[in-house]
Amino acid sequence: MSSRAVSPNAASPEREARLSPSEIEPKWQRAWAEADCFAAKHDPERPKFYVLEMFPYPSGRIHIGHVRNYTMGDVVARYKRATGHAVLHPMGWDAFGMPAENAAMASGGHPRDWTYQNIADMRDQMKPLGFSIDWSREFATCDPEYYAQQQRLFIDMLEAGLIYRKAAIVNWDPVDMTVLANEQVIDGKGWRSGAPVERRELVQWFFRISDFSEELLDALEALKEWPDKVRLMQANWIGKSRGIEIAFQRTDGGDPIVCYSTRPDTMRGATFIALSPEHPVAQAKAEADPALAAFIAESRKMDTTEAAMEKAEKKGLDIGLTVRHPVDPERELPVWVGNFVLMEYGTGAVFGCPAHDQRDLDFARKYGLEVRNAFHMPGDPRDVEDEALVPPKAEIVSYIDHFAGIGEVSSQTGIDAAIDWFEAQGLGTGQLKYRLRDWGLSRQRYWGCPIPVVYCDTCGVVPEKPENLPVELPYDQGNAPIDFSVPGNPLDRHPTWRNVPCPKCGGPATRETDTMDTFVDSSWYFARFTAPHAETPTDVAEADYWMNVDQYIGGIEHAILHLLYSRFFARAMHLTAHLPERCIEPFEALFTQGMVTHAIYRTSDSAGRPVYHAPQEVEERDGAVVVRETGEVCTVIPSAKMSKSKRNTIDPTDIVERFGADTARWFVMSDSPPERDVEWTDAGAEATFKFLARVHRLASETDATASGEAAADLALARATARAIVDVTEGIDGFAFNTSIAKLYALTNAISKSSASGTAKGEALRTLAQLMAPFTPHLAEEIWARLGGEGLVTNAAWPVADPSYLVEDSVTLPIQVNGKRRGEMTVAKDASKDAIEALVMDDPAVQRVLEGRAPKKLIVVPGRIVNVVV
RNA sequence: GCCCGAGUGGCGAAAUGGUAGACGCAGGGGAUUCAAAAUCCCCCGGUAGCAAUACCGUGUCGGUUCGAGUCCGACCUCGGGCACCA
Repeated sequence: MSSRAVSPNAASPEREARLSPSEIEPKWQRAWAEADCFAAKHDPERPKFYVLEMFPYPSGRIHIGHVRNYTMGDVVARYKRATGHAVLHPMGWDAFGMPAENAAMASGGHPRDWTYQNIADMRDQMKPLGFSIDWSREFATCDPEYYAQQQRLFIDMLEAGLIYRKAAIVNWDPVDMTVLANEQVIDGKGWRSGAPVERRELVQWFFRISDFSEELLDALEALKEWPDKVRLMQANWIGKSRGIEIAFQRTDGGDPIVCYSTRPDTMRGATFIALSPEHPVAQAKAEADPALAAFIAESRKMDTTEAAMEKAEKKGLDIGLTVRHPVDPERELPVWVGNFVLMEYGTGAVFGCPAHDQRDLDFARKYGLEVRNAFHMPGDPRDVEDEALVPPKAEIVSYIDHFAGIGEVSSQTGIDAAIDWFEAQGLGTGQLKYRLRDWGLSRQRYWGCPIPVVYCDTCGVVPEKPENLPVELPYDQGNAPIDFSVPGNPLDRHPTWRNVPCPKCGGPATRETDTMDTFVDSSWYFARFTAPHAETPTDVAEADYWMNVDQYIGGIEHAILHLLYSRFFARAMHLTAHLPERCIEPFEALFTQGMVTHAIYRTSDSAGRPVYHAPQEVEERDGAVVVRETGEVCTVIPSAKMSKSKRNTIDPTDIVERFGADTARWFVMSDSPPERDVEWTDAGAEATFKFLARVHRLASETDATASGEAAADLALARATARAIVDVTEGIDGFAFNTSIAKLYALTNAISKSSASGTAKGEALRTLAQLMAPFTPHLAEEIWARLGGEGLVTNAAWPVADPSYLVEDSVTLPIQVNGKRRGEMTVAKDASKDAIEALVMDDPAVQRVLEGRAPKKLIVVPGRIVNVVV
């Protein structure tokens, strides 16, 4: 809500003392540009620091969430520069992708024009915020110079065997008309379109990321400066499980059926085998069995959407085969096909153990299959009825005449013993399986990096020649701009673009018309920033100096996709000699920041549909929020994610115009810890502006010639030293909110102090330095007014004088039985005995003791005293 | 279903096992002003009390400890991730 507006930029009689962001911010931004403060300079003499925020998609407008994200990076970048580091802090644009094509389809323009216009607009919005970015390294992933290098990487990886082509059942987004990676399917729906995903068989290009499953999992352990949460999410996504492949002999003498199981300890309970409809044995049987063929066809049809699959009924059909139970060969188990068995995981065949798996139990009850316990709970010999018995793996269970000679043990022990036993008997092979699949990179879209291969009838699949790169996207189709008015891939429809000579034999050939998943673009941009104009994907020497990213900052929503792909890509780039080995984990430290939220104001129309109101359309009356025009009372939903449709977005440009960049930067960093969401409130922004104006006034009004008390000078010097330590600790630990609290405290200390003008000036210069990472423009202004040398941006970070950090005396709380009852001030090096004597003299203690001796006296020097009675 | 994480004033939050609520917002009172804005000063977890002070208080219940927001166990609520994965 915009209550009474503060008008910081209005002219006023006391102009000199007033803070006017619209004057000082552009002034200092020019000064930084003239001094070239932010160019990243390769300097072997200095430690380097690479700070990177996840680059934005050029949607058209920057968002207050971007401001928070980039301010965090900027605080780190400015702080590291001040502590003597050579800093790389670049910015670029993740510029390929669907929205540009959608916009083109909607408005008739071209995705390229739309994208570059958005980039220009967003850059214009971003620059007034005063981020210390090296703009000379800027690029967009849709620049042909960038994607030419990406195509080169593709060809090198193809030749290194890291990329291959196969027909696969893929996730098909019917709205975007393209394929999605598993990672891009959320709840059975496309991550961007939200449409239910269908399953189709297409020939696609894949990265062999699954070959790196173990490596990507193992290496997580060493990423000490990543949030545990992200490491755990990646570990779960990779999904390692230990199990065993066991061969079941067919009674008809055919090749054995191999099942994968993580629970071989339940083998006694196996009563049937279930095959995937796509399993070769089922397929072979179906040739002579029309009922089975019909069932398989039906299962595939039913499997059209992932969403439907989740709810689908478990169906099966006996295919008329039996196998011998591997441990008890007398028993013959029927073989079924089951629509719930996945061909892609394990061997596409499982043994059903109804007693210890709810899904198998449901299936067995439905089709009248046997249920047989492999174990009971100790002292409870009841057999399974309606509910499968699946105790936690650590819990002790009682195995029934177990083949591996196991009695009452935990099921984890049972599993391990069973795997060993099957291996020893030669009945099975221990296996490690991973959930992670290969990464399909083909997209049937125009606005992406073309896959640089050509299909030749004579030579087959041929990579494009390096000198022909980039394979550039066509801008025109014949004489007309390329056509986006119909869905599907315009590259497919282009009359000439796809027809090229074969790079090998020169004969007629056609180009691949699929383009790359945009996640490929963002999987190596961080490496490109180290040498953005190199003629090769990277300049290995530059990469070796600047990599790895020392601090990466971005949203938790990229915990799996982008971060896992990038980790794979860094390994692939090492294997193709584009990165040194020490760069295979490209992000040393990761920070996942929270969102900026804002209240939503909602009313309803006559039909009961929600109507949303922008913050400037509502006001507070008598404790309720009402629509200004109509007086209707709004429902207020606090702290909601910003969304255009809910009309609760905050435009950083408006904020910069009203309050200035420093206010926006300070506000988004104050109050909430950076990993948590912060709610934007106008009242908070106004309060921030008032505070900054107060600091400015304090600096303007300080009289350098004023005399003061020596004791006050000393106290102020101590407060300043303390602030240096605390603010620095906060920045180092990503606790910007506590750094800001300490800056408020120092400001209060200066303003209340009766110290001399010289001492206050000294304290204010230090305050300016400490504030500079957060509010760089104001910091420069104060620094200049108070005679600081050069730019505060180039000044070395202040160091606290250790003598000021040591106090002469300490105040100790006195507890009686753990409750605070008083305090005492003692010399900082007072002995335990001296403290004990003083405690006994304390009136509060004497009152409680009433002349008795305490049971116990606990003295923690410098900390606390506790009297136990 | 499985795996994580979080619960502290009216609000955002702080707190190496050692004075719970720093700092900020909102609120209340006062100064200044013809009046307001801006600014400055004071108060601000609850209950009782003029006060000194006492008791209660970090989701709930228990435990460890001289001492627990912090450590351990169980539970409740909210948030996130994964899920026909055999």
